[in-house]
Amino acid sequence: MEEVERIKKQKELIEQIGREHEREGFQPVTARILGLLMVMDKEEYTFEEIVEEMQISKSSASTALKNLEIRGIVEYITYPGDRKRYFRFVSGEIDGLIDEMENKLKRNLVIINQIIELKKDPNSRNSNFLKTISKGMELFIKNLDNLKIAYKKEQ
Amino acid sequence: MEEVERIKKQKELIEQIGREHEREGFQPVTARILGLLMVMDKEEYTFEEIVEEMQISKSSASTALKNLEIRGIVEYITYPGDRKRYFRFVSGEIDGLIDEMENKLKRNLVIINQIIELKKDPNSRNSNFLKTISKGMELFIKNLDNLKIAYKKEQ
DNA sequence: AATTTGGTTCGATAATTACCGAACTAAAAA
DNA sequence: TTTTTAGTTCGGTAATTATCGAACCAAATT
Repeated sequence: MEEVERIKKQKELIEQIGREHEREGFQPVTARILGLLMVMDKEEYTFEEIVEEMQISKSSASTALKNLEIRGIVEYITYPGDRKRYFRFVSGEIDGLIDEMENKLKRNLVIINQIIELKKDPNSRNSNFLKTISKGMELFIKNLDNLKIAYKKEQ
Repeated sequence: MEEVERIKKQKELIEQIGREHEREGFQPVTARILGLLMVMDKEEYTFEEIVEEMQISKSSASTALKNLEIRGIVEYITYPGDRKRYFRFVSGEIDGLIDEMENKLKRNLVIINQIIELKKDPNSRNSNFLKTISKGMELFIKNLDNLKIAYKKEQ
């Protein structure tokens, strides 16, 4: 693939990642900055470079990056004798991703169990269905730990 | 628990489910209707009852219910000699939930593989990290099928 | 000590989205 | 055949959210 073509496709991917992450509750600019830091060959961008590249205001960049940092998705490093922050995509352990999924599942499980507890008729249609869902989710969550171990072996 | 207290808690849960589902891209009204159909003891609501209960316009109810239906989360049934639609929470197979998760994972996997393919340096920091993520996700997706089988046994 | 660099914070505005009301429709009932 | 019921569709408005610009700050440089 030609260089120009490749870079064009990378930009398209940024947009796609952007849309995907908007659906997870990120704001447009934030989602696209994340895409930038994931797909481009340059993997460390300064604040100014991000502002420049994305054509956004400093304030937007500031809040977006703060959000990404708080969520543990992006981090910055500094180099001695250089006051700039170099932002990059956090490449932590895969465990982190599983934990995230596990937490979300657990949150939902709590809600489902609450619904069940508050039902007047414990054998109503929804009660019964929610009970099987609840059991299923518990089983699932247990298996996530096994998966973590399986990953480690694989590597 | 007293009846009044119980119902109060159910209403709170509707709100909570509402917020949780807004983060999945549902609009507020839609998310709360879903909550209503999940938590209340009355598990079949007519269009009019939903309008009444949620204090919303008929048009909002109409679009919200259509959305929930299209997504396969809510369905309606009719009774002979009664023109009204009775809406209720779909209580399908648990497989559906797993499939949903699987599809989302697969979509993300495609994107990640595209990022990797478009990298100039296949051994850059992000390239390497994304490769391990990609492998991990593949393993995960494979395991989902085993989980489906495990559920069936459990029951 | 004044200026520049590398940002942050906050109020205002632009853009988007959610929701409503009015007009409409198809089927059933009167 | 008219009216009522059970909704749907669509254009406009209200509410929300995203982004911006201006003012600001702390540390480094001149």
